[in-house]
Amino acid sequence: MATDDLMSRALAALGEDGAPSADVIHALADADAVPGPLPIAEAAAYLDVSPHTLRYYERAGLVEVGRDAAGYRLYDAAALRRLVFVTRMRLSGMPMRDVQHYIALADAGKETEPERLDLLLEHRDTIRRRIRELNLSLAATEYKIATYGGATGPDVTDPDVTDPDVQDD
Amino acid sequence: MATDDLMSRALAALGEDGAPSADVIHALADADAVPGPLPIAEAAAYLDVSPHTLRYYERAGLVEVGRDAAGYRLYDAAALRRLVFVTRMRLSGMPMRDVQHYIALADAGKETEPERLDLLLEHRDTIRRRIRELNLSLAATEYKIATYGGATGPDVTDPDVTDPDVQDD
DNA sequence: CCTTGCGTTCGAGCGCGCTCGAATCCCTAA
DNA sequence: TTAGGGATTCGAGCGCGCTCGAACGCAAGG
Repeated sequence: MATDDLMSRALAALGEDGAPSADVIHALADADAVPGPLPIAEAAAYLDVSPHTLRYYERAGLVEVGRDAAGYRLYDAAALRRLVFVTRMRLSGMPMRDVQHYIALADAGKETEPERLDLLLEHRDTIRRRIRELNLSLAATEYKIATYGGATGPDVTDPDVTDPDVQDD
Repeated sequence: MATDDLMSRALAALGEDGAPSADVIHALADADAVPGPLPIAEAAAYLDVSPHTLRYYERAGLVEVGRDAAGYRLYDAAALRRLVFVTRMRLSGMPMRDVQHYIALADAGKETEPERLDLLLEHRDTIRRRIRELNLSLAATEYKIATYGGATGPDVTDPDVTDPDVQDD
């Protein structure tokens, strides 16, 4: 997805260790300084997705977009704010239907706030679980790398054992 | 045994966040103490995938599986070890084609070890990048949660602002 | 013998999230 | 005036990773 680039740029502003600074968080979360009405190409560039994807999101009911006299889409600040939120949620792995659900709640009015908060809390837990899973995968992969090189392998001194998982011959 | 080291490092990487999912624990299943020849249902249970998936992996060239007199699949220790590796790589997000590539290299012989190691190193970097991405998404999500509840929100004291990303009305 | 239940092969189908193509329309610059 | 580039709608197609269904085979129990 094109949004990988977005994340890469965000990560570039990040330290080595992966602990996000307050600035970066705020930049990711800040929805105030959004540009004025943009045509689709510029909105797509701003959001780092394709125009196709923007139309798709609109068809999916995630955002309403106004038109100019010629029928061309014009993304105003509200639409852009919403799409910032949508792309961020998508980027963090929230499925389309959950984003749709959230948006439907938001459109339904203020009284759905508690339910929306629940969705966010669930999503947060999902992200945390995924991070833990990836940490396990990382540990397993690093272990395997260590046993390969042998240089920093923990206790791999048996020359016969080259790859216990995937035998060569 | 080597696996103790794997587990301790995996657990160390886990930190505060609590119990890992059963899936992931299974992904770390010991590759040394693999059971004897198993029919497909038991192999599937052992690996925590469906028999369908095991047949699919075989069709995809990821593993060769022997048969009994009746033509039924029998997963021996070598096949199971390989499938433990395969499922672990899949679980950690490695695409099928990369797993296929790795397996093809392993089948090609010992001289492909450096290239396999490269693949693992790339994969490790991919996992690390994904963890960083998820940490960013987590931070953004927690920020949004905080601004929702208002309890621990950093500088959100304006009562008019309920959701800057997704307006209610 | 017949049912039950698990196995086999093969190809088709699905859910997801885009991504693309065709036909048409609008605006601008030469 | 005409060519171009980019916009529109609509539905279809794609890449991934399974997942399933049809039609059939084998083995054991009642």
